[in-house]
Amino acid sequence: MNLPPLVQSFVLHFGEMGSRWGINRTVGQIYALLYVSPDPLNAEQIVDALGISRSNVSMSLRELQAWNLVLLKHLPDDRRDFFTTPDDVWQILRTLAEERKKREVDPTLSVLREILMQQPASDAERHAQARMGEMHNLIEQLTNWYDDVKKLETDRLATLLTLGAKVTRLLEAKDKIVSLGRSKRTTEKG
Amino acid sequence: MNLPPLVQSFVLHFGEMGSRWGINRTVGQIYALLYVSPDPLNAEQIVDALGISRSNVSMSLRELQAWNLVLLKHLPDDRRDFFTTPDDVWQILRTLAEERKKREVDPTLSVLREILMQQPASDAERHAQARMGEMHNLIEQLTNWYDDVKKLETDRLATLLTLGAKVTRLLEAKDKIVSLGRSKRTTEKG
DNA sequence: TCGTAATTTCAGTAATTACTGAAATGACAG
DNA sequence: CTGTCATTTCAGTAATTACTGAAATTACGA
Repeated sequence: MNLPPLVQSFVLHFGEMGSRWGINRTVGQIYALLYVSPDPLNAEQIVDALGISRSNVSMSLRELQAWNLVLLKHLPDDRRDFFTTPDDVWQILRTLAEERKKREVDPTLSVLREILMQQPASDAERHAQARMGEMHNLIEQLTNWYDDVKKLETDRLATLLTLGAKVTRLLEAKDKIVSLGRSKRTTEKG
Repeated sequence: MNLPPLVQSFVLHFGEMGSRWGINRTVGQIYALLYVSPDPLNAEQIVDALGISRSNVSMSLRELQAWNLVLLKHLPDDRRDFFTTPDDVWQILRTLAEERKKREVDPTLSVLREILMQQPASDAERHAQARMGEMHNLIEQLTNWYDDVKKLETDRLATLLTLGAKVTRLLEAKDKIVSLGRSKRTTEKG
């Protein structure tokens, strides 16, 4: 590996993190490298930087493209492919969320739905279905929220994050006032 | 594998999903099995249900315990260990989030901080640091939000989800009114 | 203190996943 | 077309990860 020390730490860390996800070490490293590079890199440059085979780079880039995490660029008068990552980190986050949803959440939801359609043949199956129902509802609620939020542009999303739980605190206060009013009225009636 | 068909589909799906995370197939299957079982199971029952070795069950349960995803129970007059998952799916989600943060986010943040402390030795390193800074800020913002939200009890959290992006729509409206008021006043002055 | 049942450990092996080099394919200028 | 450079494919191999059975450890009742 042939990189400035500061970049190397980052690349190595991402490699390790990669294997902690489903993604493998090399894919993580290439992504990290592209992320911090000032300009798009071609396959040969990646080979040199990371000390891995040309074919490994090819396969890993294909994987990153499948994840929509990488952009293919062409320079004038150069037939080689160059790769970068999007500049906006929020956009990267969105892409990541979208892809993980597609690969992990959606299939799970559809398996759950299919199972929930079936007729239970025993108490054990009945109980299992009830539990799967709970999981199904949770996931559905989360994805509804996600679908709602994902449309927001970066600055709105940032605002929403900054608010965080403050929103519910506000609602709590409102609830108190409402229920106070209600109990007062009830008292007046009774 | 020796399970009601409906449970088996679920268990198999979780096994596959497990490998798509960092978690392995068996761990995923055991978790799924415990999740849908009406009562706590002991190791032998898991062996019988999934058709895997006793030692594999032991190791996988240890992994699930390390993730805090599984509860150890003891029945009176029985020295065997029995295992379940928590009943509340929201609590499960919280645990999952907490553990993933601990294993994936926190180490990344600390690597980023460490690198950002160092003196760049070139333009390339300077640029890399800037990019890492962006990533650092994004993650920090997300974890601040998370720390804020994770304290909420289940029903409050559900409320927050239900609101979703409606909150920002509200804020947009407020922004418009404020800026309208401001431009009106400006016009009056000019 | 023994004996028994439950659990864990771990070395060896099986299974899976990652990676390489060589060959094939594609893309394009002349 | 032909030659050259770039990329992809893929069979073989390396590396890693998962799993097992046997032995060791633990826990506890008699």
